[in-house]
Amino acid sequence: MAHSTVSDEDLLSRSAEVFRTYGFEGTSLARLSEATGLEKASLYHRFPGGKEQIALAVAEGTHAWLRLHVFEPLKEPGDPRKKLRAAIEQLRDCYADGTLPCAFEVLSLAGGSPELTNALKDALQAWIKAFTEIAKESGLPTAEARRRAEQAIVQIEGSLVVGRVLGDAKAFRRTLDELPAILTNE
Amino acid sequence: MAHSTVSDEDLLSRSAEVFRTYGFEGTSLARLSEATGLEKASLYHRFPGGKEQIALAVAEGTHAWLRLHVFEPLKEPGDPRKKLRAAIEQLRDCYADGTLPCAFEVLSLAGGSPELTNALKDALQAWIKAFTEIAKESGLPTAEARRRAEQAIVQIEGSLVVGRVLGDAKAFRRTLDELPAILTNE
DNA sequence: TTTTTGATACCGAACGATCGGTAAAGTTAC
DNA sequence: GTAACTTTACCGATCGTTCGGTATCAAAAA
Repeated sequence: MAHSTVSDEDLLSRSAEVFRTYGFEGTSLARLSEATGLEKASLYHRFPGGKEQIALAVAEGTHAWLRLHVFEPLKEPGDPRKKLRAAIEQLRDCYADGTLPCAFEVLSLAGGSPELTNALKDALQAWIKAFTEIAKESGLPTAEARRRAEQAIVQIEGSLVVGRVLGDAKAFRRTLDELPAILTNE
Repeated sequence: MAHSTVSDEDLLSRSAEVFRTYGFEGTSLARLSEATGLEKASLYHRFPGGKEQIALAVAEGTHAWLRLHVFEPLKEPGDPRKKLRAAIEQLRDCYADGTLPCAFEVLSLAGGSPELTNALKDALQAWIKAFTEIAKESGLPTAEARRRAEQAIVQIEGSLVVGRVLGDAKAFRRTLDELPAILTNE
């Protein structure tokens, strides 16, 4: 392997930040080039499919990140409430304490390929499933657990939007504070 | 090519649909031209400030629509629960039963002018205020009413995002169903 | 009533800039 | 040398925007 200026992980995480900040249509190869330090043509060497492939990789990378830092830890043996508290801190980081939009949101606006749409849907469904499982583990019946899981994610996404418009991450922080009550038996 | 004319209201509502569907960056003058029936140059006659001015007009138009169909009716004398039910049906229409993104969401992504950002913030604050007042009217203390108002809007925005990703408006419909319980004393 | 006129609204064509994308040459590591 | 990788240079298309000119219509002038 010869001379790779920037690692795959860095390349992907920096691209993700650009996409999440400017949206799919607002993300230009020039911006990606600036953010990653790679020339446009170099991006095409890494991602022959161009912008669409980068967006898809960002979506899959987001899924992988969630799997590693949220889904899997929630599955490990241990106190559900304790695991949930750890997962919440991971989410706080992921969204930069409510200041960075969600990839699911910005990449799901019209303009993306069907592949991208599917990747986002898969990842979000996996998220719902992970939250459903932890809610069941803490004693809630299946149907109710599922309802609460969706409710939790709805509230995360919504508070990110509201917080962005109001220029105040208070709503997001409150949502994170309420997550344990939503996902475990109150 | 024959002359084409369109009323200010139509012009604005069609532009709003384009912006809400494709986002600020994804909305091109070509798309606006196609959606409104006016040539690009004609759009500049109506909006000398170009795309930014159209987006600002869409934001202010959204605020005006909400004021007329939601905020003001909620202020009129009458049973709070009844007024709320009517407002909910207006919101269902506004979001095309959960299939059309929210203008606050798509216009608040990076790229808009400070003026636009302010207009969105003002409109959302007015929405929160209107929901707070109706919650107070139905017997909730001020602080709790405000909390519930924000919660209601967070849930609307979040369910729109989740529904868009999952390709299923179920979450949005459920949110509307839950709104009375959120905004009035359960 | 008919004609003239001026303001308003609209359009076709073009601007420079930037878009996503490509080909080929140059550089680095093995 | 060769393969992996990056870069310079470039492409056609589209971006937001501008401008000269045309259509429309109401009011004034005939």
